[in-house]
Amino acid sequence: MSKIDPARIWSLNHRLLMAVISSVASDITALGLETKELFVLADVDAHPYPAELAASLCIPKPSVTLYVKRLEAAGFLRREIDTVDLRRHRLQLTPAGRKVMQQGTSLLSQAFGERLGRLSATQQAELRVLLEKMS
Amino acid sequence: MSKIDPARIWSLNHRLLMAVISSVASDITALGLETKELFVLADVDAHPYPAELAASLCIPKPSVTLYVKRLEAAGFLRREIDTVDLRRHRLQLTPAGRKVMQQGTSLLSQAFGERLGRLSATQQAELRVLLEKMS
DNA sequence: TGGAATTGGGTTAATGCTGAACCAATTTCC
DNA sequence: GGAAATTGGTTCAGCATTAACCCAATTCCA
Repeated sequence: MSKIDPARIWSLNHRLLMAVISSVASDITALGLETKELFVLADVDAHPYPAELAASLCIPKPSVTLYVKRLEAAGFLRREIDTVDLRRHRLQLTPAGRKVMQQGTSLLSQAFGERLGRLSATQQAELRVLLEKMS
Repeated sequence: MSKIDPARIWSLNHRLLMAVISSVASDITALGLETKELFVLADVDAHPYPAELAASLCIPKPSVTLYVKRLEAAGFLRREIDTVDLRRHRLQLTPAGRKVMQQGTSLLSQAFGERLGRLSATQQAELRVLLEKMS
């Protein structure tokens, strides 16, 4: 076995993710959604405030502002001032937003699942454990 | 164990890579290199032609043109017309380019290695096998 | 208290990236 | 051979992203 090279593993991984995302990009935009916007939608439940989203997704704040604005205009997101902290804007998926988010993640699941399918169920579970350990 | 959700694994993975890359971004730019340019440099040995680079890295062709132009201007890359096919531009790292590429990937290795370090050597090898199987 | 420091979010000017269209070399196939 | 199709690479206009700066609400601490 060759020596473990982190950069090599990283690169392998990066290439994999890029290939998957670019293979579904056109299908996602067909939903009326940009891929980056899908990431935001998919993370709103876990991180309902723009600042949290920016940190969680490694996206600059102005970008989040922009995406949220577009998602709200499209009717996928609602935004209300937090009652406790008047600076904060609590975000919430609308039913339409939840639906399109599920469709989008389903596309991603399908494309990535194609690759995942090359692994046994045990290996898939193992992969998840390894990734969680590193997160 | 919960049912395996490919989108969840993908997202976990994506978040991990983004976190790593953004943690080293400033160190990489300190080398006089943008992160995207580092990816190009690191892939030139394996894919010495711009069209190949674009396909391999999932980057549009005009972007590759731009990155290559900058890398050449910085003295990290040499470009010569292929003798067999006059359309092709064969790329080659200069010694300075190789050095900075190694420094860059070393930064990446270090940052990613920090996460990898949470896994045993066996698990690291396993991860690599899984990723290669999916690539 | 009340001023300084911090945090959440927005705006804008400037930069970065890429889709569309292009040219030139090569290959295909009649 | 030579017209048509394909491929490698570039240019440029236009859109997407972000760095720098701003304000308002909150927190901290004397």
